Amino acid sequence: MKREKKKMATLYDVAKVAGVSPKTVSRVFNESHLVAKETRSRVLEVIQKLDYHPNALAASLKKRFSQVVGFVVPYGSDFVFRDLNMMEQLRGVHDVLAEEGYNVVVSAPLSKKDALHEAMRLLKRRLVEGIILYPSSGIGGIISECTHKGLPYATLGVGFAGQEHNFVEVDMTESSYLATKYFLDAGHRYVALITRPRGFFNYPENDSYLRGYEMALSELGKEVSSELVREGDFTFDSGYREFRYVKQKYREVTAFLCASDPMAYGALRAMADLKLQWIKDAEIIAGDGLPFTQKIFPFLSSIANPSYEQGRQAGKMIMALLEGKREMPGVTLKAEFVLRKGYPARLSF
Amino acid sequence: MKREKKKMATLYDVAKVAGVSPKTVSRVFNESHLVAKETRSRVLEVIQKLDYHPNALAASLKKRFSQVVGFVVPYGSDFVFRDLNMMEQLRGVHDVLAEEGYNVVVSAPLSKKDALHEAMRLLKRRLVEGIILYPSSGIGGIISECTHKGLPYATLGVGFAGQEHNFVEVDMTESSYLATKYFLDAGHRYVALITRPRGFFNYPENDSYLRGYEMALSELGKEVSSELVREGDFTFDSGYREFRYVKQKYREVTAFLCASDPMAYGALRAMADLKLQWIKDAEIIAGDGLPFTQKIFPFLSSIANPSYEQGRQAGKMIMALLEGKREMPGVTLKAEFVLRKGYPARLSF
DNA sequence: TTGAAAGCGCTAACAC
DNA sequence: GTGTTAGCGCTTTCAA
Repeated sequence: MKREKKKMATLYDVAKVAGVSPKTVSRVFNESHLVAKETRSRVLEVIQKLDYHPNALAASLKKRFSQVVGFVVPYGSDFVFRDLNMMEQLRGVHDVLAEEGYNVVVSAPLSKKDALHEAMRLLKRRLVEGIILYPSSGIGGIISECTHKGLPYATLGVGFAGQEHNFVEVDMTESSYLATKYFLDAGHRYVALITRPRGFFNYPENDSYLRGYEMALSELGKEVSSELVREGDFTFDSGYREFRYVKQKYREVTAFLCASDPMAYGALRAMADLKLQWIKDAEIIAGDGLPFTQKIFPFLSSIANPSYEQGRQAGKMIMALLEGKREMPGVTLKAEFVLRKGYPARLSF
Repeated sequence: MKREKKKMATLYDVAKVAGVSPKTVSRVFNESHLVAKETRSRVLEVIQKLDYHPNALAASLKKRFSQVVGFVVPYGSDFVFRDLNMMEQLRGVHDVLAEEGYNVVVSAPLSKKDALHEAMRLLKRRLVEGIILYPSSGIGGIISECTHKGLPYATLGVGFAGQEHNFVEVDMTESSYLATKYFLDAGHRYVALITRPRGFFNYPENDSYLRGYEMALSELGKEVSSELVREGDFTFDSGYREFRYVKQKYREVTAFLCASDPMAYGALRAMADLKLQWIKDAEIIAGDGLPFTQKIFPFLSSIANPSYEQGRQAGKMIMALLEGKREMPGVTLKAEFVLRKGYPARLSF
């Protein structure tokens, strides 16, 4: 703060030079239509000449409203910025808000515990007007505090059992069902599911990957074995670990439904390490269908996660809340099962 | 803005209840050591009771300093948020700034032309105190304006020919040299380079991939063929396109150095489509060495780009500038050539 | 160690 | 259509 600044022109400077009142200058920026054409063009000229730009801080202070929204994610930044799925969500949020002149502050707390404090810090210190949250354990506390105090928030997923508003979730039930059914129809006798951690959103019952998986199995009178429902954490390494565990213990399991792309690639890597053969020994379906992974080998069928759209919807939701709505009905998007048969050309070694 | 807010406690509320002056409360937050212990603890109690949080907007307005930094990237958000390399940079910036209590506003203009305006808008409207810029065409204008007006900025790379300060760049010369030399030593007679667009930073001469490549070739008395130096744009598709062009025209070219990971995967994909065989028909070195791509097959040797560290350095640089330094000497990091021989286990089809 | 007064740059409310 | 006044919530003098 020791940096000395060139004084920038203020409203008053412009007003003085243009020979009008400060309020008139303010109007030129905010309610241009209430100003006479001539006056306006004269003011605009001076604005140009003095290189005047309104001070957003001062305006926000007075208006008691800043056009800034926070995007707060839990876990360390290494988790977030490396997760293309989250980045797609952020991109959706960013695009919608940018279109309306809002700005986005991105914050990934340094430690997981800080996530909650961080969100409230941003809000209460008025650094942001509302927040978009990625659900994680402890989010229930934030949500109830926000609700209680009337602070605008929206969650990218259902934050806790019983949350009825302000969420944008993606339902994988149907696509997960179709994926499992595809496996079974293709002749696989056992299908494993590598899904998210059970307590992930503090909401164990709401795993739609699991729900669709169970539906497909029970439809065919098959039992759901707890040994074949594995908990990963969306990362490559957890996919590797869980695939290996299942495949080494149960050779006969030949189909793996993974709840994220990185987990699918971890499973593929485990396959290679175990010297297994693609399709014959194991077939894998990926859980995100991200733009990049859709392009590389092997071409995986996937449960395509509409994360960009999810972000956009969350952006729209927070804006509606900022503009006066007390609460918004939850939105549920559907993931789509994308079958990629044939694994067209592939690299030979 | 129609949303009515619960009034939050202000400094005055706290002062009144605690029976001290507003300034004393302010001191408790900012210069705690100048307040008598008893006074402080009494004030802290009231702060707790009233759930008081200082209004950052008001403080910034008065202090003429906000702890917010902008991260501005050119091109659409689809380019940025999907580029893991840029995300690593952002992550580095975020981490350093978060550690010091700064916040980061991320902005990817909706259209490429807006990038420059966007950066200046954030700065001049005092939404951010300084900006970190990703170089792109037109950046020269921003930089000279910032320099002229004393606005703090740092660039992730050299912004234009002659920029002597405030940049954090990565030099690939040595690693690119080593990569090319590896190819030649391994018996490849012709090496192609798929590099960034020539005018990318408005700075055609400063392509360090190219420089290293040329060094290795000329050391062995080989000529640099303009047909084998291709311009990509870092994307998968451009890698695909340029590989295909070269390989179809010049069968004898069997080594490809790509300036980004996505381009390398695009090239791999082209290999598959052309039914070529890995190593025998073509070997590829990737240009980023991102955490994710390092894990998938085939294991590619790479020119490992220290993008996270680059982001951290840029974060430190902008903070130094905010704290009073007029300009900072440019920083040059070195990429490292990582040889991944043997391509250990791999997936069989 | 503490306090009073002034004002950061803007806009809301109300005049005219 | 335009101007005046007051004040958003804080911190910076400067004084006590």
